[in-house]
Amino acid sequence: MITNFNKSEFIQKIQANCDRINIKKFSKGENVTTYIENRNQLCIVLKGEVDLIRYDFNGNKTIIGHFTENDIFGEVFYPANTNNELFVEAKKNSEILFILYENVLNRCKKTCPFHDELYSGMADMVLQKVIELNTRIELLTKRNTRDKLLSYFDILSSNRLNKTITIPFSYTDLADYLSVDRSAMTRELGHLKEEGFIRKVGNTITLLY
Amino acid sequence: MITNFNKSEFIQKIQANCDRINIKKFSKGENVTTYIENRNQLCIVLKGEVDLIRYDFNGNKTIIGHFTENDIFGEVFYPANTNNELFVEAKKNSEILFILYENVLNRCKKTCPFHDELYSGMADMVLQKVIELNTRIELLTKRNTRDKLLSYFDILSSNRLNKTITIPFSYTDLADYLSVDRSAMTRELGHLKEEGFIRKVGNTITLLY
DNA sequence: ACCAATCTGTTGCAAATGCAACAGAAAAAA
DNA sequence: TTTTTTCTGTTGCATTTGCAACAGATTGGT
Repeated sequence: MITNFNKSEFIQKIQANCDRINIKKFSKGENVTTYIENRNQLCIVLKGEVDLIRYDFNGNKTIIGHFTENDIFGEVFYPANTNNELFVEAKKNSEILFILYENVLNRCKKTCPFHDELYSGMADMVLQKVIELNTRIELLTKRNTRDKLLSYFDILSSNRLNKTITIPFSYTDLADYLSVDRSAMTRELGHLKEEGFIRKVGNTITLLY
Repeated sequence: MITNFNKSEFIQKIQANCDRINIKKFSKGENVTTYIENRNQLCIVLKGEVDLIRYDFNGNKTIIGHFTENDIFGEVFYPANTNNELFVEAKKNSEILFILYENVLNRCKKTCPFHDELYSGMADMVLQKVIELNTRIELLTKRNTRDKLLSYFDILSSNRLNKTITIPFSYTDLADYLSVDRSAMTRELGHLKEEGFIRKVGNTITLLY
């Protein structure tokens, strides 16, 4: 990040200082989308995990985004005219903070002392989101399943500063996230193992290179 | 967009009101990257077209982004640790505006009357960038070449409100943009033509559905 | 503890894609 | 204008991927 912005600290401050927010709880498997009244809402995951999902006309599922604690998402980030319906599904029991984008743009009370901080913190979060999205684009532009897997492992590994990583998905979902066929992906994981690139135990992968 | 934000108007205002900006001209084919002194710079295309390009270790080229008039780009938007080198190349004679992200965050003079507008305009531009990136992600998550082409055409078509579109790329570059093999893409374009989905004359495509 | 649902690994086969190579068209440079 | 370079369309072939189906493992619910 550009600034030494502390996301989780900022999110706590919002909860303490802003009275325009709304917090809702969702059970595992619940569809979050139906509770989003307004496109112009920013949503922040306080606890749990949610996936942003698209089903195309063939019934293919794609995990457009996977959000965990302190991640931000929302329809604000998507073109209004999209012909695909997007769903947000809680993968675990989750707690989501909602705030209208208008409330970030416009000061609620003339005197609200927190507003400047809210505004610039949100700007930082959106910039961080841009970086995430570009990372995802780098992943998706990889030409084949092998390169997607290796890039994905690299990203996780460099985030956690560890050659051994735990995949935060089921393999079924990982395939949907990388936008490849699950069986083909399993096959490719097998090849990577045989060729000595990785060690694989359950959903724990160790990079051997 | 959320607000009725006018991007080109805003960009003109920056040029008229902010003295912290820097404008440079680039000739077709020139590498813009080498002129970017600072990662923390926002770059806006005033005139012309530039591509953001990655070459992987196999020499495969990917067009990560294609930017035209009023588009914003910059290394600020990319993770600092990326092991791929990114290049920005002018595809036409171009004019680029540079502004340090610090100058957006921090008021230059205590009294600068333009600063609030600069800040909120930039926030709008970054939000718009998020939408663009999500659109691109939707494209890249399509499972096969046909769906990528059709989605790409759809996006162009709905942007221009016209069933007939002109591709702003050479076909070679379009393949790099969609992250597919060029010859396979040409083949697929042929099928789409045969099957009556599109009409194709040069780089003009008409959607027939 | 049981049953149901989901996930995982696997395989054969069909289809799609990538790769390499080439010739003519088009565009850029000289 | 001529020459050189890049772009486009095409094809054969090897490889990768997707699809369908299945059995065993794992997980979740009751």
